[in-house]
Amino acid sequence: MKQTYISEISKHLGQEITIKGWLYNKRSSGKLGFLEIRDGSGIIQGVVSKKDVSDETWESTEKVTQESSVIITGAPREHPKKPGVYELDIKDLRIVQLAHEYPITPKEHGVEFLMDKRHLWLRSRRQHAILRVRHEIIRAVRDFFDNNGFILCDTPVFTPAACEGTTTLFEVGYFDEKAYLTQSGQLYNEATAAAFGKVYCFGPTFRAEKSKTRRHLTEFWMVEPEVAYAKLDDVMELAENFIGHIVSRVLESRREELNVLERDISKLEKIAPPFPRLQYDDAVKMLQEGHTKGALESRFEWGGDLGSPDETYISSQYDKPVMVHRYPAAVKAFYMEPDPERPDLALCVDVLAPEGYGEIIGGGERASSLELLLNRIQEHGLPEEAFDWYLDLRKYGSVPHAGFGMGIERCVAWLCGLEHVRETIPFPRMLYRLKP
RNA sequence: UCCUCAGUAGCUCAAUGGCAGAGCAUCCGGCUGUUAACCGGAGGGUUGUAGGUUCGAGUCCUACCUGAGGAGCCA
Repeated sequence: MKQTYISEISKHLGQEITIKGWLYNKRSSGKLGFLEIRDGSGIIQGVVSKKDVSDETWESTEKVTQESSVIITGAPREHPKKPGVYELDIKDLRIVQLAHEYPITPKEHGVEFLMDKRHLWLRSRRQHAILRVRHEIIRAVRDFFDNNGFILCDTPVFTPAACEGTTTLFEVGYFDEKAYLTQSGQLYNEATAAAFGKVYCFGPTFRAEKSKTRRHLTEFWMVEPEVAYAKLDDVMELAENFIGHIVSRVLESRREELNVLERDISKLEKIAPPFPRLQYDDAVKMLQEGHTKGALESRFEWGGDLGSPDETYISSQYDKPVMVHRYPAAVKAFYMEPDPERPDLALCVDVLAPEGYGEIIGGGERASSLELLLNRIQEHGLPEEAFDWYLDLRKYGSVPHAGFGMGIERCVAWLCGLEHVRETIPFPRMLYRLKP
């Protein structure tokens, strides 16, 4: 019999249908059984009464175990006590495979155990909600760029040399030479932007940093737009419209999932452009005031990069993402364009998400002068020969250009209101975790 | 790399230096509207590893292992 998905159940009320899925949980009351069935599209409670089914079917419903694969025939109808909720009157149940004792019980579990069983944990309601939001965010990301004249130009995962120092890169054997897993598609984006004008790349990114916090993965997904002839202000406007689009799409299409996650939706409803802009100089003042008030332990001095507690403090002053721009050039990457009015500052921007979710976007205007880049490469002790192709971009029609990168997992964690990014990707890769 | 915390049944946890326990899961029995269902019964242990203190260590001490949170670094 043709399979009906639980998400489509309301179109089949009163009809006999077949659901192919798994037993999520089971309760019984003597000769009346309640079987929660999931099929990937949703979960529905099946009701089976001994007097209404064959002995074989009743026996099957009694012995079926949690997460056994099952094919069920029955008729959906409204829940007697809950309007808008559907139930299935079970007429027949066939066990495809009787599951062994399932390790994830309906009681609570610790993180370590659940991470070890990640391949099974993905079957839970909560993980479904998170990964559906992730899916929606990714769709919104693609739609935003695709509908705004950007060309998807993906960049390589294997790269020949370190761009920002080898310590943060995973080294792999590449036949007879060494290669590194990409930590950013940006340098390649600059080449494709010079070819196509407006481009983006979207793929996995690898960082070998020994970071062990709720915001870090060693493998994560990053989307990076790059726009030829764009200035810092253009890219800040792009970033706020981009985030605004993502948030409104999630609110529009994934409200049910946010409710499963008990997300405070009112906080997300405030996220609409324009976002506050805060120059680094003013951020320093804000942090120093925060220290005077006793909200921050140490006094922040001009010249340093913002630490996590600093970012959290700044973002707590706003109910929207805040765009901190024009950091000291010394704490930023070699390819940043200096501010012509203040050459000690870089034309860069970090977008800090609200509620302490930290930096979700980093970007800025790229240096367009060949001489400047050559000097910077020397100052940073980087191998010039590795950048010959990159320097070509400054020899052949160099233009001002800018872009940014957004970490998908941090965005998912923020919109879902999660404690940790590890639940935002199906199989997280972290320091000390490579399995499953 | 550094700081803090934790490790006891398959899972989540309890046990003043003095008989190693409960709930869930599993198995057996009961229950016709359950919702992490409930009620009764049963089985289930090298207390992370190695050493030490003590009449006696899950508990105190030392080292190590594993994990979690944070710092630095970052998206």
